[in-house]
Amino acid sequence: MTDRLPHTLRSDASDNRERILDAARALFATEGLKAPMREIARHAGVGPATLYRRFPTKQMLATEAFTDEMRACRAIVDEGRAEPDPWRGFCLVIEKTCELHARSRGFTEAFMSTFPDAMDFVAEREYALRSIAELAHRAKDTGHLRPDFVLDDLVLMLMANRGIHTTSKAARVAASRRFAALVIQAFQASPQHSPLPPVARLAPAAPAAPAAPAAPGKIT
Amino acid sequence: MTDRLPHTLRSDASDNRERILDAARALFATEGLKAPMREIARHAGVGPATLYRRFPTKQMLATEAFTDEMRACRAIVDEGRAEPDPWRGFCLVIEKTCELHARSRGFTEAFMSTFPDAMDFVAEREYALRSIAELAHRAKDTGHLRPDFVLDDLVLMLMANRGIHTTSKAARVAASRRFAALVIQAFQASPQHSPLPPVARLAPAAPAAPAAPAAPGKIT
DNA sequence: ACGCTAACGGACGCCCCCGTCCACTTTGGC
DNA sequence: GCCAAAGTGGACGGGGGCGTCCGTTAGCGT
Repeated sequence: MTDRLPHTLRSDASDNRERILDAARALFATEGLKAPMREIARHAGVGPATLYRRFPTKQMLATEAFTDEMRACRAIVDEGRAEPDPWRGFCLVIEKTCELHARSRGFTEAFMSTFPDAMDFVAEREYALRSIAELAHRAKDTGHLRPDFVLDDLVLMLMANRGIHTTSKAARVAASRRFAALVIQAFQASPQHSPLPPVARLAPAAPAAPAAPAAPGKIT
Repeated sequence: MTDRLPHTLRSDASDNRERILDAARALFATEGLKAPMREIARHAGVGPATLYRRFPTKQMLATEAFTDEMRACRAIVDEGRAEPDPWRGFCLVIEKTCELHARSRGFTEAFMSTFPDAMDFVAEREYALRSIAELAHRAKDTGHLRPDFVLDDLVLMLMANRGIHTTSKAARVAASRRFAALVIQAFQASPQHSPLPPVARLAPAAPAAPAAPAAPGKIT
């Protein structure tokens, strides 16, 4: 007797499913969550209907696509909490989180945005925030984290980090790294300067070079 | 003899022009530069054709609409340079600039975005950046600004500041204020803590309160 | 080898935004 | 008051994304 409930996907189906997820990850990372469903389907080499049957809504697709990042996020905070020195753990969390978010524009949007319906991210984010709150409390006790630090400061930092856009992903990661270092400088109670990561070349050059002629730069 | 060149607008025309600019300022501030032209026209109580004849492209509209902000921006850096204490001037520039950008989402986009064609913002931004570079140089000489500060750090800060979104404009300004204070903490060479501005209520509350039921929170 | 059925993708209708054209209305000099 | 020209707004065609339907293909159990 065959399984009446097709909980197991057909071979081509699961194959397509994987390619869809790969395409979604790639496009979400570069274009953000606003990447058109059609584009994802095209990039995966499937028709729109296939995409929509597998993932009826963009939320579901994003949830599945960002499972890895979600796991990495949880791993980061757990690792930070496990660190013997709370302040060191706190810094690690900030650095790694910034880098993680810098690597995928879409993940940041999904992580920050509050989806009341069915998105698992909310619970995950709350867990992360609560964990960091506890870590921050311990870090304050050691006197390394400034006493007036508030958990919202970390949310502020995440929101700020998402504003960092550059041309290439590498540049964005580098910029985020330096940003994280600056933020840590701002958060520590007894301020002793540690060297900052190198600056990445940002989009608008400082001197009056009239920018690259490549980008048409439409305003839309 | 009447003026053959209608360099002077008819009364109703200039009236509409003002209303269009007001509407554009309001919508650009809340919705950002992506606000539909139709919406601006509707909000101004005119037809689309009127809007398009007065401002053939969104760039021209934005340029005109943000003249005040642009002037304010220049005033801020000039004021900062005039300050006797360079570090104090530097801090003033950061604080005021963050607040200015927090007040209008659209202005930030226009200011940061690099429009090769016809946008006056580029020159204005370059002037501001060069001025701040000089100010930063002096602030370094006094020993208040950390020596490894780079002008790109300021661009980084501006990009980060634009990532701060909240529900209300007041909350955004407050959040930006605190952010600016943190950034200044990170930038100063001999770190002595000054009290931070109060935290504003950010969008996602720290405890597990399941958010306001108001926003449907669509992902698109 | 066969056939049942899950799975596929092209095609459709919908809506929103864009930029332009044109017939009607208003202004302001005489 | 008159009337030419400046000004106006509704309407139009184009383009793109969205979510769904349906005739066809191909996996897989027998």
